[in-house]
Amino acid sequence: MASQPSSPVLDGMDQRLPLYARLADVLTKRIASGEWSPDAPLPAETTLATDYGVSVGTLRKAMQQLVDDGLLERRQGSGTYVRRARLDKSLFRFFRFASGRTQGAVPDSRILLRETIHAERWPEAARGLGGAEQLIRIERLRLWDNKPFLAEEIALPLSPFAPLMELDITELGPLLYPVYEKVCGQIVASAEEFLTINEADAATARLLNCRRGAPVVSIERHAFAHDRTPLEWRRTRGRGDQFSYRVEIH
Amino acid sequence: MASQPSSPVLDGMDQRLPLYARLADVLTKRIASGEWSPDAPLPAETTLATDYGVSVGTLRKAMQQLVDDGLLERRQGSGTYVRRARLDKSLFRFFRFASGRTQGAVPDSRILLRETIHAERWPEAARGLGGAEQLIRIERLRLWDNKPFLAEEIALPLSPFAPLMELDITELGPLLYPVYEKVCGQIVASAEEFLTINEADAATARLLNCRRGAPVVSIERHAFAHDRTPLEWRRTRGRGDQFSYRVEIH
DNA sequence: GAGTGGTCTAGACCACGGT
DNA sequence: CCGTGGTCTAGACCACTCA
Repeated sequence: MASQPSSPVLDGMDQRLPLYARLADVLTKRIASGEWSPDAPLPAETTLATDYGVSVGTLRKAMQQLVDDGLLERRQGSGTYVRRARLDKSLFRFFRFASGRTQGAVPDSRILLRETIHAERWPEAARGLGGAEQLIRIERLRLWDNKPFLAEEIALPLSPFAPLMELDITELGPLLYPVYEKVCGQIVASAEEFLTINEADAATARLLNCRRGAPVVSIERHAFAHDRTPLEWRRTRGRGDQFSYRVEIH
Repeated sequence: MASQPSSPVLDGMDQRLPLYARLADVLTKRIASGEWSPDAPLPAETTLATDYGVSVGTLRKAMQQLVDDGLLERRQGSGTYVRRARLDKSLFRFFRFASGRTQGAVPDSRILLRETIHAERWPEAARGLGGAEQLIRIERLRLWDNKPFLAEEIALPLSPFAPLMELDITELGPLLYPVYEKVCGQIVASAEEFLTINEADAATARLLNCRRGAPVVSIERHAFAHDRTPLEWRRTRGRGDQFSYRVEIH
């Protein structure tokens, strides 16, 4: 029937888009659906190419786009894998630490608070989470060499994250995203961060061990699942004198 | 004689690198040499491909890499062009402005100082410029709605930039890089920026119209020619309460 | 309409990873 | 050793720009 060899899925899409772009969209949706685990390879290039009735070259172009978008990882000789995000390390981009070695180390974490709260009582976070009614609120302090250097407030929608409230508090280590995945089945795939600069209020000054009015960097992060559902809202505050960021421009 | 169809230039390079990577290196050097102006297209794909004895596909892969690196721009139907950097706009990534419309507008600029100075008297800048002996020092204030919002110190090596000292000061408009190109023949191709946060000292507070000790962002920029020769050192200071930056993470 | 880059195909061969 | 992704080729056709 079809005059083209490509699959009905691709023919049904906007024909003005190139084949590889339509293919990339389809694959993005399949990845977002969780069909493939990060621990097992996707079907081989040649398999997928014949499945969709396109040449290997076209399939490769679609996949390369997903690699550039950070969705996939290709390992020669092994296969193509869904990429696990590494967002817990991202704060290292913004801060430097007095004691030399930053190598792979993760700051300690001390949980100060864990409670459920009505959205109305925390509208700022609720807005970022797309109107959940019940939130989990976590406050924690991150330490380096036993000195506090980052203060965090974290908001999660209660509905998929309720199991976190049952957990022993010691099980909430410094890296939360693997816990979200294991305990709640929620995978953080991407995030946006907004940086601003404020002056420390009394509470922040006490937490970060600086004077009131000292410069403080505030990083507001909105984290999303593969399908762009908001999963977590987070505000991290750090001392301005420990802030350092480098950009390359072309 | 040669057993391969590819050109001697490529065969003479490290054979462990893929052809397209060697080709990309060669093209990078030709671009850096200034052989092609941003105003005229490079030779066509097919021409370059036969010149180097590679297939069009391989040439395209090399060129795509240079596009990703920000060195080239491709325009369908027209040609491939050396890209002109747009670094003068980069400050807009970091600051927001009270008055709405940021569209394409450029802040005004008021030159406060222009002098030549010995490197020893400004070691910080001299270090960034790779040991020039004589520097040009420019201080200027950038204004938005007639209100000062950024204070800049700019250092240039005297040797290629001497013509700037002869220029009428009104010819140093808000955008310096086009002036560098026209008057001194120097093209800024890339830059690194380092952000830190300080508290305003008396002089900065006066310039930026804020109180002493208020948070101030300092952006130190090192700008380079295509061949990575340091061309300009620049420090821009702005009020912390006008700072705003957004990052996406994958 | 001539010339440019963009898409798509088909197939050969190579380099690497695991068994 | 087999299967994976990586490189490279050759050529057809399309979409766009510009004189």
